[in-house]
Amino acid sequence: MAADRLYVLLERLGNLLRTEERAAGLPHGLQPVHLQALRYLQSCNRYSNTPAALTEYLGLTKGTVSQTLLLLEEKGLLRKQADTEDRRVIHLLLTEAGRAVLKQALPPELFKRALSGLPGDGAALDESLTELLRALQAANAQRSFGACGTCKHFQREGSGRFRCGLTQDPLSREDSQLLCREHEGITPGH
Amino acid sequence: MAADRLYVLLERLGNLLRTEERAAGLPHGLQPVHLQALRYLQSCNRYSNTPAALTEYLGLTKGTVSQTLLLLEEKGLLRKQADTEDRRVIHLLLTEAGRAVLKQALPPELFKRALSGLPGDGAALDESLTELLRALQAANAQRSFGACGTCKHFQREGSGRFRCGLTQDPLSREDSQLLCREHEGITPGH
DNA sequence: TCGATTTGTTTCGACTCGATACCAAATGCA
DNA sequence: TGCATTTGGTATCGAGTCGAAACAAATCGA
Repeated sequence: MAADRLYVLLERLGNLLRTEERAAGLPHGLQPVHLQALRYLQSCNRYSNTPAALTEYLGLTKGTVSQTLLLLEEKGLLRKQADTEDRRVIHLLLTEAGRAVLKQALPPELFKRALSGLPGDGAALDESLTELLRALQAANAQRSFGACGTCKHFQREGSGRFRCGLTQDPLSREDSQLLCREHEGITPGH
Repeated sequence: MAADRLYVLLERLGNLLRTEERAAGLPHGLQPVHLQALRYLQSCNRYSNTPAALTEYLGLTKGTVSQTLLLLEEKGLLRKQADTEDRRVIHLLLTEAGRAVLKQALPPELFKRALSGLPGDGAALDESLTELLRALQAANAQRSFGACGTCKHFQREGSGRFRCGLTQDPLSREDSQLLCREHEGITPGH
């Protein structure tokens, strides 16, 4: 059956990437999950840089993520900032050192080269995988963590000016490209 | 850049599958890596069901794999059989219980359903991922672990009769579909 | 025959991860 | 307002993964 083949393929690719991530993080004393956390924090928006959001993104328990963050903070790769509105909430901000580690470590050079051999630079692959991920997340009742600009709450207000229909906050063009934990895809045919 | 997007996609899919595997293995007290080992042993040929081959397949160290096998043996999911030729070598054979666990656990139902939403049942996806995996394995100097029948040592000898050009062993039609650690893809254009 | 290589095991320590309990702040509800 | 519930985050514990290193045994090769 095709499902079996695809499952094994994705699993093996996942393992390979993990192995490479392990190697990439080793010189900094970081595990794969640490690099993933850093990368998420680099590309998420200001509503989504909290331990709770990261927990959902990684699909781990909050206790586990709390430990991860402790380590990253000790290494000086991120700092915590209390929220001014909700005093339970903490925002996670990458330091310069954190950004530097990411820049150096990801994505691995090998991966880029392997990709260049694919037809169309992997555009079709991108599309299929995106769809597959979307379906799996929906089946698991998981959030999609898509880019702000592709959300159903995203509103255009003229040239280069946007707004989030959920929070009513104005959004810049840069904002619109960041990942959001409240992201909901636009349901086609509606 | 497209490489970044694809990298993140594959990583997230990998994480999702791991999470599902974790859940699937939980009732049996198995970790993701245990299920992966069982699945490999189910689909590899008689040259490749050894600890060393499994170690290469999983990309772990032999010490780690040895621990994994100890656990699987204790649970009665596989048994070890000494090789008659080389007394250092041990063959790993799934028990009925091992096969039963696999049948029940993989691939997850959710995955199959998500897949059914893809155009062409994911045939194009399959092709792209296969190529990507091949490129990555080549870049990492890793073995491909492809199906025997797609190997450059595979020889046809008439209707339903085959032979391995490396070992000179005769091969059945079933053999030709199993994964082999000596597998080498046919280089196109030669 | 003797060293080098290969196959597999054992042991150790660092680390992940889930489970559980816990605390504080916010929210819902009467 | 008052109190239970929910939410966000932390701390602690134990099971288990994983790599590194040391080790034993069989095989290979000069």
